[in-house]
Amino acid sequence: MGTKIIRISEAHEHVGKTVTIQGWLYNLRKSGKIVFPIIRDGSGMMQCVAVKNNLPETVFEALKGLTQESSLTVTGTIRAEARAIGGFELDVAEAQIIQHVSEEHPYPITPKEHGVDFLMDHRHLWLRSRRQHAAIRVRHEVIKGIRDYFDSHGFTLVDTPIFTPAACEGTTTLFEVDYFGEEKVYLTQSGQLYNEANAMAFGKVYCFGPTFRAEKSKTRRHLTEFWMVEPEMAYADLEEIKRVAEDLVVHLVGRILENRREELKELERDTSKLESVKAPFPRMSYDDAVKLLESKGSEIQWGGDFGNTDETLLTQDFDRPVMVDRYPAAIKAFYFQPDEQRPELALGVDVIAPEGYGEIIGGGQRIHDLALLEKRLAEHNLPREAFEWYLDLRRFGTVPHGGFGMGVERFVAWMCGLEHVRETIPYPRMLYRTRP
RNA sequence: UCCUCAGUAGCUCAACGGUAGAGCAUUCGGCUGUUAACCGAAGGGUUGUAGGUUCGAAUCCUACCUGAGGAGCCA
Repeated sequence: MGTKIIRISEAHEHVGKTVTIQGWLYNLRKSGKIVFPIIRDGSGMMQCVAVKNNLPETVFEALKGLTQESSLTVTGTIRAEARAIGGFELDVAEAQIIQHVSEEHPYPITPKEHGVDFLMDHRHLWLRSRRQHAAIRVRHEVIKGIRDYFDSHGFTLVDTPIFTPAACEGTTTLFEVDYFGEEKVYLTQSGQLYNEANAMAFGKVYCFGPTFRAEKSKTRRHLTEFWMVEPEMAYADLEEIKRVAEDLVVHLVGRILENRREELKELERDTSKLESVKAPFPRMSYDDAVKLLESKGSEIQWGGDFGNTDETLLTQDFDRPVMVDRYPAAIKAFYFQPDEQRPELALGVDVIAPEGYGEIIGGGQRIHDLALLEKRLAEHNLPREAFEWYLDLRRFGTVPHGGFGMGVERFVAWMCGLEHVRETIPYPRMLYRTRP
């Protein structure tokens, strides 16, 4: 060949040049003696033009008979062309078919509409589609943004284990794993307890990885395997935790708007809904949130947790996320630091995204007093032996500390304006779906 | 786990008690600027499974299976 191989995303640098692209046939339009193969290569789409009279008969016939998603390389000259997708077009001089998808078993995902069940069964192929491609790239940007944010704010990445011996917040929602028949271990539902140990070692840490919840939830916001980033900070109080959570969200939204405009356009996201996400976020106490909900006709009573409709009601008058803090301790995990003035309240905070995307961040200040933590473990009927190492953190230089967890998929769903989190992760694991 | 809805061609749907259809995909033919191209033709069905009601069931009833939406719980 000898011509330069480029990716389609670089086409603008090669106008007037003869180059080769390596990809797959996205779609093909024919008009007698001219065909328009649209090729995708993972970086973008390129409309090619093949004219019968300018090409060897075999090349033209091979292109003309090409089936969707057949793999091929095409060599030709790049030209600016307003009529083509992406603004550039390639005049085909040569083409090599790598694999011709058979007519007997054509590519199942056609350029028309398909149902959720069918698409989910073909997730491994669905990822080639434009919207899915865009969503996964936004996910990549969110993950990179999270890493960059913490890395540049003095946090150290300290990984926490995925096999864990005990529950973080009770065992009912844990996946149990047989560990050589010797003992039972569980798939982690949070790295938080380890994070607290790590924060006492490094000051500011975060862990980032998959977490698992065996909740039989069947909604648009739930996966059984999802990714969560959890920062934890020594010497941090609730106000500092809220400040970091807000700063992170603002940073990420700004970054998506800056770097992923094309993807948001592909997803038909109303970006004005994201432009307004700036600090400060409205803050309210649980008490005030309950009052607000009552005034809006919710059935909620003080002491109960918010349902999905409550979360939507809470945020509907705001153009940015809402922070709710000081929840009743009774509905929160055992490790929450109580409010000094009102010990029945936990120093926890949830960040609720607008447009019905729900809770994207949950966190708070942890108990740092040994005696109080021992008391809470007993009240929650948790096996003391399993938490001895955790109690050590209160025996050896305990300090006020806290952090939060942010669910990546809910965040990405919000950024993309997607109906369901299943499209924000390449291979979603849900209540009744573990394949492909 | 509970509630609601839906399973008809490879896909998306129509027919709603009386001969199972369309678009896309596939095959064949036409077209030198198409934008989910268009035009013509062809092939493609045990209507999710098992029972029941009826002269007659895709359609009505029962159970089961599969999927979707929601509740609770959560990020």
